[in-house]
Parts: sequence; C-alpha cells; structure tokens
Amino acid sequence: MAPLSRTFFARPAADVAKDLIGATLLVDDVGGLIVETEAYDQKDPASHSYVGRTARNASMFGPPGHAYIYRSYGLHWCINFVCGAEPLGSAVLIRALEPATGIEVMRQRRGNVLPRLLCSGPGRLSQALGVTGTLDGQPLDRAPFSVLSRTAETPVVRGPRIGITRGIEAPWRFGLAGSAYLSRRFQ
DNA sequence: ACCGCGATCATCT
DNA sequence: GATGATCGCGGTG
Repeated sequence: MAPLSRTFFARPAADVAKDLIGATLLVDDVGGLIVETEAYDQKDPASHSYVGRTARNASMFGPPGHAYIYRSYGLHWCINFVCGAEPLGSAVLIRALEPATGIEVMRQRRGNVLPRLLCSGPGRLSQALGVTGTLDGQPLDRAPFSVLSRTAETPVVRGPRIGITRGIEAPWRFGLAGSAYLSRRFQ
C-alpha cells in the first residue's frame, strides 16, 4: 500500500470519494479500511463551503490532501479530506471504516461497544481514531495521518447522501458493496 | 424495525 | 433564537 499523493486529491470530490473506497486511513496507527464516503463541493447547497469561505470552513478552501475537521451537533467531530482543483471548496466526508489496526485502543475510546459500531458513522470513527479539531488543516501525508491506496479492485455502490436537508437528490454517497461496517445500508 | 428525543455548541438570523 | 454532513437510548409494533 502506497501513501496517496496530493495529485490523487486534486480532482473532483465525487471522483475522489469513489476512489477512496477500499483505501486505508490511520491516525497514529489506529484505523482501517474506508468503506463509506460522501462528496461535497462549492456549488452544492448541502456543503459547508456553499456560503463561501468562513472561519469554520477555511480548510476546505486550502490545498487538497489536507484534513477539514468540524464539530457536528455540538458533540461529535467529523473528518473530511480536502480535494478538488479549481474551484476550491470541495471535500470528502469519511463516513465509515472497517476497523483493522488498533482495535483495542478504539474500544477504550468508544466504550465496550459491538465491533461493527466502532467506526460505522462519521462521529463514531472520529472518536475511535482520536480525531479532534486540533488536526483541522493538517496534511494527510504526514504524521499522525496515513492514507494508503487500496490494493485490489473494489465493488463500489452509490446513492443519496445521509442526514442533509438540501441537495438530497445528488448520488454522492459511496460505499463498499456488501460491507457490514456501513453506517446504513444502500437502497 | 422504526420513531422520537435529548445532548451540546458553533454559526448564523 | 434556530439550525445542523450525529449518536445513543428508550419506547412501541
């Protein structure tokens, strides 16, 4: 598995989101296989970048291959990979992982919960990997991050995104077909 | 299985 | 004062 290069991320968000399925995300050697993603871009009414650059979304307008991390509902952290060429303001939300390494650490952080609930959701996986706002804007090709390319061809399914009230029709959610670690099933 | 709700806070009206 | 790219729990069918 090779680290994903910055050029990998310098493409439209939907392309990156699809190609991230099957890749590996680690934070300080805790993480696993990416099984669910969603794409957001600046023209998208569901996107944080839709209203233009603000203090919160500044990382979305920075260089590709960096993290955009925000707080959700005042409680949870969620991690995105900034991507796209011009125009800026696009990112991929990482929604679910299949846990692979550091599972004991995940269990300590998440509480003694069923394995399939460790990383099945953007807030859950951020908690399991110890992701907080201090990593917002940090590059993905350096510690503590490691994002590694997938090793085999991967069957990808797609559908509408979850938990949004605008842009609900766009099929910009991607998943590993048949995975038991999705936050919700497709179709 | 589905539904409703409370937690908690940055951002915006 | 309301809203959200969420989660976990407790109720009901």
